Amino acid sequence: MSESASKVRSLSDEQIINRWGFDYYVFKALSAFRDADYTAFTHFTSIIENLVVRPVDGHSDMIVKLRCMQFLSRINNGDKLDLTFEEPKTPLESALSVLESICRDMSVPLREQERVKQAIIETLVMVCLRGGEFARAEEVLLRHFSDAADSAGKKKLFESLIRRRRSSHSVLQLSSYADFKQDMLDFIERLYRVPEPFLLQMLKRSGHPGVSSEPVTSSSQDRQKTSAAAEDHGSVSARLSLRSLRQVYGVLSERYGVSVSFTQLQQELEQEEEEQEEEECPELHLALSETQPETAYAGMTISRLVQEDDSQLSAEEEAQNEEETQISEGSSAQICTPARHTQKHNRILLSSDVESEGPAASPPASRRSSRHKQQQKKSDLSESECVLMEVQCSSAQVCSPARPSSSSSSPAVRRSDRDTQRQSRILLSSDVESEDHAASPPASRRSSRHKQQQKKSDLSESECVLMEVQCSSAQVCSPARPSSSSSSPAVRRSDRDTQRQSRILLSSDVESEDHAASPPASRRSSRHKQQQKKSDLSAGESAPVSTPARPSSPASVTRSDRDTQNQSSEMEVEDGGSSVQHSTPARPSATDAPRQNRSVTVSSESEDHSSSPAAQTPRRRSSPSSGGAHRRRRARWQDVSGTHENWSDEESLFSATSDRSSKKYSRKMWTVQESEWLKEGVQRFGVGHWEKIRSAFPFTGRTAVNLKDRWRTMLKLRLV
DNA sequence: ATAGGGTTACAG
DNA sequence: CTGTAACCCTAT
Repeated sequence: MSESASKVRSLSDEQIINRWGFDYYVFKALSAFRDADYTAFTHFTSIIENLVVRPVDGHSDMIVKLRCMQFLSRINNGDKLDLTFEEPKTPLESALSVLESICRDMSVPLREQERVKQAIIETLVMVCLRGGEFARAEEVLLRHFSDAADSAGKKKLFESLIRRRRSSHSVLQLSSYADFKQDMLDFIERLYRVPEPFLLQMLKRSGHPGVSSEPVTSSSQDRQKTSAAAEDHGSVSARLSLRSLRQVYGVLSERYGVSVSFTQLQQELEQEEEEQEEEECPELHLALSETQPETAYAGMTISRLVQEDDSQLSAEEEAQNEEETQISEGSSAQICTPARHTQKHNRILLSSDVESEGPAASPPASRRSSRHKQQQKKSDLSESECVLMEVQCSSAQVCSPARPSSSSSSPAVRRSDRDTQRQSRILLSSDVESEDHAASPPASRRSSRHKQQQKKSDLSESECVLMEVQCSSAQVCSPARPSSSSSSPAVRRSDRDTQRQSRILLSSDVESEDHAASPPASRRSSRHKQQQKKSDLSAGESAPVSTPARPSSPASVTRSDRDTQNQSSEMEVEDGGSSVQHSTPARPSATDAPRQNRSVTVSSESEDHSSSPAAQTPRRRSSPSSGGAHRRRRARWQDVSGTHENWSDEESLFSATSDRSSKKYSRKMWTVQESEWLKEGVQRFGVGHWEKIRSAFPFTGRTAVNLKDRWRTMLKLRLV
């Protein structure tokens, strides 16, 4: 962590918008699952999967969502024994491990955990039996089946079926997989109620007909929405009433962890206005930004954050949240609280020239459950994003300059809400800033614009922690999981895709080759091609093509590859699996990229999105020997992006690979994050206690031996 | 389960 | 081809 301490993160427009998209598609995927439209579900998950490879604002609840999607996609494919999400495991076994993660990150009643687990195991056994895979059924039975009294009977029954090699039995007939799926969905929904996505809310608020407001959509609704979105959602600006603005603000503030209530903002604005009354433009600029602390992101993962913070958040925070919520919604009110959240230090700047109006009133809307709020909050904190809202009011308006929330609590605020303005325009834009450690006073740019000063509060370290995330986006994102994260999502994807593609697009050199190498790979490919190839070839039909070394335009290449993949993914449905799997094109996964920027290196923030992540990618690790921390980091993430093989992470969430035949191993470079965990683990448990360390951190795809080896390497490199 | 030496996959 | 991080294998 120390190393990363000075990073600051910024969000690009792409990250923010992708986040909106992510939320939307998760929502849609759940709706589809609920409607038993599993085809649509897989389509949505593919979208998500691909989206997550791009830079995404990784919010804490993103992890939760990813895990849910991951869980459901495994459940969805649980009856297909030939699919695999994680190497040797069947989809349902993978679901069990996701379940564990979920239980670790969220508080799930023990009973519920057991019940779900048992349901999965029983279903798995039945699936194996139905499929005639008795040996596997037996293995599952032995390994997982609980000996609880209530399941003893079933266990016996299954044992006898296995013994007699019977794949049909009334019990097997009785339980339908479809019911099981819905049961699992219920579990997920009980656990985590997905809030209505921001995009939908915007759509609704823009007055688009046909969009209903129930949080949980029905399929028909979905359709409508979708189309609606396509139709008129093009522009970002919408006309909104103050009330709407308030609502939107409520949503945004939650999402971005802004702790100041709308009312407060208004108030402050008013005050400010009083002080400075000069200009009269009917515009109100509201900019909210959180400054990130300059902490290290490196150290933790989101998941970890989630875990830790979550637990810590607890009551107090919750209470706070509640308060905020109320306030924001509230009608009258008093405000308070500003100070607490200080940590987050959101900066809010408002400049407006508008004047305020009378009190008004309407409750805004926060429709998220308090529970989610917390999570989001945390995450939010961690992120520094800025949302800039400009409101232009035709008539005068109110604006309150927001003051830094942190400190002072403002006395009661009086809210002046005026609905008056029916026509306010809200523009949202995110400002991306890079805040790297680099230094710059964060505020400068904005400040100039707005008179207010930003407050940068300092976040205490605690918050820093929050942010940490090295990857917040990255890992989280996508890969969602923090841990595994490291592996590069992209990579994996690519592997996967490759497979599909190989079938579909054999002709292209890219594909054929890719297994071997891919972008960065060109050189490598030539070198190692042979070796790799053999494995691949064996499986695959495509002949190895020569690999034209791809000119390197990584970015473009990558992209195209990706696209291709996507396309193919759809088709993929049918092909169970080509078995070719292979190496990965080393494209830096988007995921990684963002992460990199944020957490690690930060190369250029500004470009973060612009220059595609891919661009950075091609390079791989720096020489270990280089001592500079910076360098080291860089190397690391680069590594991350590079190779890989199986995934288990968030990224892989949805798609399964069907080939179980993976052959040689591919190296998965260690990420900074993982190394940090390892260091922390060694500190905590001591050298040699690899297994303990492994289980104490969200490592994925790492064995105790791997940790030990990595430690050895780190020692050698004097990284510790 | 861990330590330590050998092997493999890659970067350069 | 060389160097090396990551990984494998095996004795303990």
